[in-house]
Amino acid sequence: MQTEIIQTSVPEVVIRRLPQYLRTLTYLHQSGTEVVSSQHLGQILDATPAQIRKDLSYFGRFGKQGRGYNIRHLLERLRKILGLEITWEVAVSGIGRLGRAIISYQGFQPEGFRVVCAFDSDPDLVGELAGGLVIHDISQIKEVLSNLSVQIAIVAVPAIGAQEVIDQLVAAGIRSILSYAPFPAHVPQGIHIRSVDPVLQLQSMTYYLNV
Amino acid sequence: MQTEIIQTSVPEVVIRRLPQYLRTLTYLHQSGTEVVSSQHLGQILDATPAQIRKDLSYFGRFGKQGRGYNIRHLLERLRKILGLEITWEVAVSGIGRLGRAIISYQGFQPEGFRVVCAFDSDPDLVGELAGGLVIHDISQIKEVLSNLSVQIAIVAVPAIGAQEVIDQLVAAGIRSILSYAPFPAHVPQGIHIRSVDPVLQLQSMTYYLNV
DNA sequence: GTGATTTTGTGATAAAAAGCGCAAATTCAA
DNA sequence: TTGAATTTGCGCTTTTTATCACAAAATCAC
Repeated sequence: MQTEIIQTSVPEVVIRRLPQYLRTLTYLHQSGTEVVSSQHLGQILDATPAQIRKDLSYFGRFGKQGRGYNIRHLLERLRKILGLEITWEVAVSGIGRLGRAIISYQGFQPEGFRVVCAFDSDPDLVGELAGGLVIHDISQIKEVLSNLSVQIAIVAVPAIGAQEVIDQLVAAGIRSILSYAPFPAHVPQGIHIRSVDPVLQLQSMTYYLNV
Repeated sequence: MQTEIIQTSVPEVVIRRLPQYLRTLTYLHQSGTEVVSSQHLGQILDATPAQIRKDLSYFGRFGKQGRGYNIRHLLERLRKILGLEITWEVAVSGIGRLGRAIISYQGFQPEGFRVVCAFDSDPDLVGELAGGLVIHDISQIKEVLSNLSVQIAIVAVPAIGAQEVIDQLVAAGIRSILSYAPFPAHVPQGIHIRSVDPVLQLQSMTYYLNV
């Protein structure tokens, strides 16, 4: 009989919750709290204490019985786990209204992301400035990125051209994509993509208003 | 022995997928396709055919064996199920950079949502115009909404004041909230809330870049 | 018309995720 | 110091979600 190889990777749902824990812990830390229990964290995040404990236990034993979690220590560990000890450089593709808003948004920097280059396919925009960045032609992406260490891209182009842009990004070495385009993109195995889609969110709530 | 009352409501995960089906069907319809199989739909949406069939089967038998789903018909049914036969009126609270972008965004209207009023707490903004709408004081929300049939609100205020704004919205009769504020909001039982949070999305992807 | 092919809808099964409950460790109050 | 109260980590159970697999219906090729 062959030895069974158990490849226990951490479930993706768990990974998706970690940034929420990180944010709440950051807030607690800023407000001077030093220790927090899974119970308290659960109240803030509307989750059961058991879920929080189990999620964290995938990565180690960070708590202390009868006390809870040391916030400073847990913050450190979570940042390390999530790869947020460094600042990630990000490319933005699609420099329309939305793309410009993303470049100018001040909320990415403090959370570990810095927009360092901009792309568009409109020849009228190429060469112009947007939020202090020169807009490059999307067809030049490979050349432009080859000098940089950018692994993350934000896509803010209309649905119609989005798949092509995503293909170009992936071909240029991008490994994670945040898409604002309202369509279901395809990426090769191993490339990660998430989308920001307020319309879908709204449309899933009207179901409950419907009664 | 008491008869067991089985309250089989449709799982929320299913409801959240319906708008994606709707969008893809709309796209197929526009490109002239009349019929689609669960297999084909699954390829586009990166889902298994079985999942799509089971999801739809919660609401009826819309398909035809050997053929698939009539797109026009299924679109009609899904719009009805999701409550998207009417246009929903929406309030936007927080008229900063983001709030203005939301008011001006042309992507809500065609999907069933129209922004009809704007609120802020900054006295300097109250009375001004934003995207053609007069900005009202958030403290006046109850009075302003009492003349309208607004059940949905979009929150675009900073995290710090967001919970208070949400409480006011709920008190004024809002039943569904789309929050852009980066913090975990609390709402009473029966009120629905979803959030748009690009930072959390990015932070959950860096985990996979980390290796 | 006939046999091969396609595709649905669904009961049954499997897989994944959430939650329970408790021993063990720690803290706290007096 | 002692006993009550907290709180973790985790094995086990329950619940939820996803997938399989197949009869039945419809279509298609010729």
